[in-house]
Amino acid sequence: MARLSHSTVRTVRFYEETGVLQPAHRSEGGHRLFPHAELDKLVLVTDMRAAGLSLDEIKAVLLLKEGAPTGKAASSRALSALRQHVEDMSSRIEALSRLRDELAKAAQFLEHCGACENDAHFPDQCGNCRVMEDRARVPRAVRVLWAVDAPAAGGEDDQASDDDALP
Amino acid sequence: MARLSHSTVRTVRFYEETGVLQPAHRSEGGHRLFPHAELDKLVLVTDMRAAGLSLDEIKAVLLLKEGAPTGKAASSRALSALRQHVEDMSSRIEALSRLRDELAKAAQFLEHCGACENDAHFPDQCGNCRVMEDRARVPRAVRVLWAVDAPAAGGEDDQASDDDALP
DNA sequence: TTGCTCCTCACGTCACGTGAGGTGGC
DNA sequence: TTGCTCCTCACGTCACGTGAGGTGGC
Repeated sequence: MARLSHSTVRTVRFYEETGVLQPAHRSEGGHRLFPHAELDKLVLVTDMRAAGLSLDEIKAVLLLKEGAPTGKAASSRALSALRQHVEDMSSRIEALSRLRDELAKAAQFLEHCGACENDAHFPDQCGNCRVMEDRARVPRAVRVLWAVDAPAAGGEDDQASDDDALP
Repeated sequence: MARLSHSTVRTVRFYEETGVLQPAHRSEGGHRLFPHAELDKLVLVTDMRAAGLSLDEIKAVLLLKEGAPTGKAASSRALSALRQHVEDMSSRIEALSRLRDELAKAAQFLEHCGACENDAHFPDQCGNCRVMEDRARVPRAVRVLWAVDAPAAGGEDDQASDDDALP
């Protein structure tokens, strides 16, 4: 079960304890034996966990058919719940894509630094480099990773401009 | 800080404790005050957490510039690390998209059940419905959620066909 | 008989959440 | 002065991971 679902033995046991998987039958020696259908379920659960759903949400999905009086009622409940999850996942995909693109742009931007010979500026004065000149074109990730907005510590009136502000 | 980053006060404090954010200056009354640059960092960290990176991975990203002897060296290290993350995130996006599509197909498939009048089959015999006849066309999620492969419990030789198999 | 895998406690970990009881600052 | 927000412990939670010590099954 564990291998076939790309999860771990501990996870399988945990899912059985918490009721995600049906309590397995046991062999003479105490080994758990699961029906084939439970493997399909386990793989689906593993995928949903990887997608960021909590076990409670997943349990709710697995119980969508339960408790409804008719097939009609069950399917309509399941349908709207599934569509809600599809929407949520689409937002997550969008957010992930935005971050990925930002990191890709950051990497691309840092190519400018591949030819850097400006070792006087390097550790602390990168913010004063001509590469970082046009602040609006520096990706956020580069501003953060390269500490471009860190106090420059080079002027004369430095003391006064050290503006903490956010509680 | 918390509001502007869509995180919580507890999270901000936790990130300061664990060194993700610089130890803040304190006001007279003990309130934390952060430089503006830390907000950019916090937002980036929040986004990366939401993307599934661990705090250790995130700390590593934040320290990519550190410890390198020259700007050249730092940028090349940062570049390859960032590109690795971009690749990882692309795989995660693909996996998420696959699951989303599967759930969307499952919802679409369950529309067939919106007109179900077969209340004799409903709770336990959906697997015998003509809708589920062509087993290969039933999406995995529907097989699992509708318990289509569950023991039919209707034949005569049921006892023997209850084949547990997976340890 | 040797190896690998499974078993059951039971404590650890990661990233915060959640009160309890008290203070700051507009 | 009233409200809202911040503070520090300190314990709780979620989804498992990780030994310790022992057994099953090919």
